[in-house]
Amino acid sequence: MSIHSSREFVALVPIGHNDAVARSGMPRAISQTARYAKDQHIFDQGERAGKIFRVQSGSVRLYHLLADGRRQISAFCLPGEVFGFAQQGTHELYAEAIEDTALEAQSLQETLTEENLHAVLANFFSAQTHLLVLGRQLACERLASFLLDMNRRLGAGNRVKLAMSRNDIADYLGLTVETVSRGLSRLQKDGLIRLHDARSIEMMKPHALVGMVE
Amino acid sequence: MSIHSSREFVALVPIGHNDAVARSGMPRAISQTARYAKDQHIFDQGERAGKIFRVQSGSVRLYHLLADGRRQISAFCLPGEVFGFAQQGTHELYAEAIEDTALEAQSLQETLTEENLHAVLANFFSAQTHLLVLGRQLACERLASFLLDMNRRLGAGNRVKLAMSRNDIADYLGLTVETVSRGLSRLQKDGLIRLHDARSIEMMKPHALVGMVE
DNA sequence: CGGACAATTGATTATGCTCAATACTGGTGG
DNA sequence: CCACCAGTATTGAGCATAATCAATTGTCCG
Repeated sequence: MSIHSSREFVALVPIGHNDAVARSGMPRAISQTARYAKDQHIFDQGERAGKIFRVQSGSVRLYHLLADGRRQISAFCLPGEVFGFAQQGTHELYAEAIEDTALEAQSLQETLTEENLHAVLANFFSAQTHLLVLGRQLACERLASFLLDMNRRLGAGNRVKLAMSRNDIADYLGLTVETVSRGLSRLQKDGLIRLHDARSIEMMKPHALVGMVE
Repeated sequence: MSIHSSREFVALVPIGHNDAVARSGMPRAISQTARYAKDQHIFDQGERAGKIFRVQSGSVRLYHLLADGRRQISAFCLPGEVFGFAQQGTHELYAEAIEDTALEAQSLQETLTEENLHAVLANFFSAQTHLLVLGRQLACERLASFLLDMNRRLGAGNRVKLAMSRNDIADYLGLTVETVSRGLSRLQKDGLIRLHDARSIEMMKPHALVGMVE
C-alpha cells in the first residue's frame, strides 16, 4: 500500500463544533445542508468522493454488496455523526438515507484538523468493535450489542426508537430477518427488553444485556 | 461521544516515508526500534497509549477478548504497516508479536500529518472490508479473501508464507481451527490452491479465488 | 529421538438459514 | 371512518453450515 500524495485521497475539512479552528481564524469549510428522502441514495460505491457529511437529523446506512446481492451494513450514522471518508478519492461503499434525513455536506479542502482525525478514529473504532460482534457473538448477543449501542448513541433513558427495519438490522448484524425477529422475541420472553411496538424497544434489564456482550 | 481536546486522545506523529515533513523542515518525531519475541505482548487493552508503531519486520496480531475467552483478531499487521492508534488515550485492544518482530515505536507528539491520517484511514478501510467477510461470507469464501489479501500485502508472486497459526487465522476469520483446516483442504482438492507446507500456500487459480469473494 | 505443539480428519450436534404461512401496521381511497 | 392493500414483522418446520468433541497424523525443537 503506497503512501503518496494523500492530498488527493481524502476530504479534509473542519467539521462541527470546530472551536479550535474558529478561534484560530483558519478558513472555515464551505458547508451546506442537503435533504434526502427515505431510501434516497447519497453516494454509491465507485463514485468520486469529494465531500464528507455530518448528520443533522435522520439516519444513514453505509453498506457493501456482494455480486449475488448479499449486503453488509458496516455502520448506521445517527445525528451528530460524520461519514464519507474515502481513499483514492473513490467511495468504497454505498450510502443511503434510512428515513428523511438532513446532512451537512462539506466540500473538499486540504485542511487537517483534529476534529477530522477524531471523526475518522471514531469510525475506525466503531468498525473494529463490530468485528468482534460479527466474528464471535451469538445471535442474541449481537442483538444485545446493537440495542445497547443504539441506546448509548440515541441516549433517551432506556428506550430506543429505531429508524431501521428488521432487514437493516439483520444486514448490520450478519443475520437474517427471521433470526433478528426470533432473537428479539426471545429477549422479550426472558424479560430483558420490551417491544412497545416493532421499532420502539425498552431495555428492562440493561445490566443483564451488558452481561451478555462482554 | 464528545469532541473535546483530541490532543489527548491520539498519538500524532510523522511516520515513515514522510517526505513532505522532511522537506518542509518540520521537527521529526523521536523514534526508536524495539524488538519483540514470538508471542510477546506489545500492549494490552486498557493500557495507556502513547505511541504508534510501524512494523519493520515480522508481524503483529491485534485482538479483542470476551470474558469467556472468545477472541477476535481484528487485524494482522505486516511490514510497512502502522498500528496503535487509540482513543481516550487508552488502547482498546491487545497487540502481540506473531513471530520475532521489529517495530519502529514513535513517541506521542501533537503534529498532524497527512501520513498519520492516511494510516488511520488504511486501518479503517481494512476493518470495514473485513466486516463484509465476517458478516456475509461462507467459510471457504473467507479463506479466499484472507489468502488474496495476504498475497496482495506480502506481494511475492502467487505464493504466501504465513506467519500465523491456523488458530490465529480462525480467530481472524470468525471460524474454528477445524473449519479453517477443512476449508483449505477443500480449496486444495478443488485445485485452487496448493499447500507446499501448512504455512506456505500457493494460489493456483487466483482469478477463481477472486471470483469467490466478490 | 522424543515430546509438545500444530494441523488434519472424522462423527455428531447445534445454531442459524431457508422456505412457508400467518399476523400486524400504516397509509390510501371509497 | 373504515376497509383494503402492500410492506413489515413474527412464527413454524426442516435443513445446512459450521461448531464441538474426539482421534490421528505431522512437524519443529531441544
